[in-house]
Amino acid sequence: MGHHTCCNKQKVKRGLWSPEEDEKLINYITNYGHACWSSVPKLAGLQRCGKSCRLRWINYLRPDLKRGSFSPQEAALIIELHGILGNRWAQIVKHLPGRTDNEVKNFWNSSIKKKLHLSHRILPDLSITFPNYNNLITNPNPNHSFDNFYSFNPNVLITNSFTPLILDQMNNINHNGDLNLTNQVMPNSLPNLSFDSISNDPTWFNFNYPNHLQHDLDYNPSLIKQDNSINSMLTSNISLNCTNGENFMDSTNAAIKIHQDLMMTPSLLPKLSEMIKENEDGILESTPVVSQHTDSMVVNSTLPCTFPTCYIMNPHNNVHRVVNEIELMETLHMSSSSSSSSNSSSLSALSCSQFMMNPRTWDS
DNA sequence: AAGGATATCAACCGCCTCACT
DNA sequence: GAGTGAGGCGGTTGATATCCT
Repeated sequence: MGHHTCCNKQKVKRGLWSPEEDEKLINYITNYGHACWSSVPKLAGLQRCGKSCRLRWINYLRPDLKRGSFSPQEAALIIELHGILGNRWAQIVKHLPGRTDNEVKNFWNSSIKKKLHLSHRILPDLSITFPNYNNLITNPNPNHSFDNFYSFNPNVLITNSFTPLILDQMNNINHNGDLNLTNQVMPNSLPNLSFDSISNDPTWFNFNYPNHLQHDLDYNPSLIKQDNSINSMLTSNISLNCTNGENFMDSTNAAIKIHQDLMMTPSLLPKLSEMIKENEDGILESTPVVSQHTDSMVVNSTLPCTFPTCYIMNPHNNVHRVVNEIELMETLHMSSSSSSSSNSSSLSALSCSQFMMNPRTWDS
């Protein structure tokens, strides 16, 4: 045990910084910068070691720090980046402007880690395999079915932030051409979408959050709105109402039912293109979706007005990226016309949360 | 209300890398 | 090439705040 060399030469103060010390450090750095941290304490009139000054400035006094608690979007990003980078906080924090590595590390250790641990106990196996992924991409075969492509864990939902990850993981393709993904790259903080087996109605799905998120969201639709993964599916208002006037919210399992119309299944793409229109400001807007199952409840929602990056699979099973709304609209129109000329499910937009792996959700 | 448990987070420690001599 | 010091990083600690019984 020993102190850093710079601290041995002088009598240095330890522990929490006083407001006076902060002021001295701010004044000095503002006026003179910090070319050499070891000389800062002496020049600034502080009885601290250079390392302590540096740490205080970087983690607390820097003017460009964001402060405040992490947003759900930031949390999701941290989880995702941690899945790729591990505990390399300095690398992770480069993607989080205004945050410090110490802050992210603390947040991870005090909050996310425990929650993910809990979630792992609930969802122990999120490892998935895309069968013949490589063959499908490199040797497109019209006979390949969507079912073949997505015949894995039906409770896994590809999210907007996750989809690029899959494409980045191409080197995980094994000698059989299968793409293997493990828990490491699975953002298991995100909700699972599953077929509603209770009502046996294929047009409804349960939106199940891992327990730790159920706790955070407190079953509150306005909070849910802030969640990045749902934001990408429903950027605007979510209101869930029963016809009897009560909010439809299953408090026991926090399952929120969201209508299938919000999923981009092949047969729904033409419908989507009809629903999305440009307003006078040139912004894409959608008309409210009203459930056809009005016997029990009405779901009013708004489809995304600004689309995240989409991944489009064409009739030859090639996947390509749609980077802007114009391309997406063109694609939707293509889909609309091809769908009217043939009744096959020729095109699917793999857009984030909209994409559902359960083969049962795909129209035959 | 009290006190124990748990969560949070600022700060420190030790190690590593790199530049300089 | 070896020694040294500074900066940077990740792990850990400990004081304080908050929660829970």
